[in-house]
Amino acid sequence: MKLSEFELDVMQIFWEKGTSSSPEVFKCIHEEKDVAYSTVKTIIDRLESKGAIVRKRIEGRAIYYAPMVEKSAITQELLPSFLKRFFNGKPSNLIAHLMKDEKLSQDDITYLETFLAKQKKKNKDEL
Amino acid sequence: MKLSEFELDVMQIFWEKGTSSSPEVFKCIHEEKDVAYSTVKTIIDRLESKGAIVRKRIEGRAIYYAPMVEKSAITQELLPSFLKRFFNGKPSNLIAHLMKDEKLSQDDITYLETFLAKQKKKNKDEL
DNA sequence: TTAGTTACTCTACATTTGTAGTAATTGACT
DNA sequence: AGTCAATTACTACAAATGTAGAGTAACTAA
Repeated sequence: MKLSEFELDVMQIFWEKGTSSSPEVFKCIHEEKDVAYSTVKTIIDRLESKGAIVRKRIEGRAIYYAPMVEKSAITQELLPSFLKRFFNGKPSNLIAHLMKDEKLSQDDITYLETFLAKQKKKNKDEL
Repeated sequence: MKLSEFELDVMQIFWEKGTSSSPEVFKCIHEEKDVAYSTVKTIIDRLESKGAIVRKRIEGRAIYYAPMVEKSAITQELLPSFLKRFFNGKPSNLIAHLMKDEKLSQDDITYLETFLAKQKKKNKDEL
């Protein structure tokens, strides 16, 4: 499922907050970006026609939509091309880049060390 | 500098091969994707007007273009939003995801362990 | 029950993107 | 000099995207 930037921003809210109405989504978006209600509503309509969200229930005159595609599914679709484009398709290149550039807390480092150790063991076991 | 998908694909070639002519770029793209020469040329023209590439020299009637923006600059622009959208802005989340999902070779793991150790040391020194 | 407010639906439009045809130009070869 | 082939330049167009106004319907409070 191909989603535009703005559509992705709106999905972000559905993924975070779950089932929501257009006015609710608008409020969130509006805090970050100066955009009209009808603009947001248009995006929501497009997400609906793409099947990314569905009408769940109605309260008053507000329609509540629930996300249909999972965030992980979209991640799964976009990560490979991102990886390919900017890191020669090699996860380790991206990981190295992140470890270099972004600040990792001590906790992060410990967490990742554990992860790496686990991975190492798994690799060994598979031989 | 905002570049479209296709523009990014073309830049990819400039980044890999350096200064190139449209026919050369076309040959590369055409191996992967069935698209007309003029389509590729249009993208090249757009990249030029965006300032992503510049005319470097002319050979025969072929114009050779050189990349003006660096891949790292574009990476720098796109990585944060990608991170924010799909991994709550936390590099460690993306790293964990990559370590889990993508297969890392033994070499990758060793490489990353070294990296992590270095990072750990740096963190300590900064205190 | 009526005015006010809220939310929806519909329509519209400029810009960007993917796609390509065609015409003009210029080198190259005889 | 004249023709062929390679390239460029120009133009076009449909679809997607970001943006929003206007009109309509429906709840809400007086």
